[in-house]
Amino acid sequence: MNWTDERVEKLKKLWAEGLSASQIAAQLGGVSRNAVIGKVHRLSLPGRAKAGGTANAARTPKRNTSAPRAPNYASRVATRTVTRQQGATMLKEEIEIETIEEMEYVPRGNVVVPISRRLGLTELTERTCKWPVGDPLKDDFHFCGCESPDNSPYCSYHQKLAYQPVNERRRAAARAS
DNA sequence: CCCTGATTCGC
DNA sequence: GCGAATCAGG
Repeated sequence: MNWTDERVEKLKKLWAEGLSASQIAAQLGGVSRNAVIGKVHRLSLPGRAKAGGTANAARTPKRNTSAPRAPNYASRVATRTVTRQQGATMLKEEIEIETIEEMEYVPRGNVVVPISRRLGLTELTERTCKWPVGDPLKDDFHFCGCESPDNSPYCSYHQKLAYQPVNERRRAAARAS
């Protein structure tokens, strides 16, 4: 791939937005993160203040996704800030654990539904769940992105859905073969 | 181990 | 000029 004017501009733009080199490389396509970094240097673009994970432009406004939880008898009110990092995407979620009385329901099969990380196609890695979410034709389409064990393409939750008919309610499935 | 950017140096 | 290899760090 050449560094066409378009690609260089995109590079500048994304770099200015604070995206990591690997993410920029992913979006540009056809180049490695090293290539991006090298190019950044050659362009004499302002580098990041300090190397390392100190380069994040707050990608998460305030999306509080309430995922169904297993019955919890602890009726305390606690606020826990969970931060986890994958790629350059820093997930900072403030999870409020309140008295769960109305949430007596449990997902079918007693399975914890993962919180979608809303990853784009380019952000997927070898160990992120590649379960598609939404309409691929719409722009809000994304992937689960949760952590998937080993080399599995899906996380533990979607792994189970992969081969199970939605109609398992009446156990009409799991009969063939 | 995952990731980050920085630098070097053969091409 | 390019970018893989390498380094240094979180």
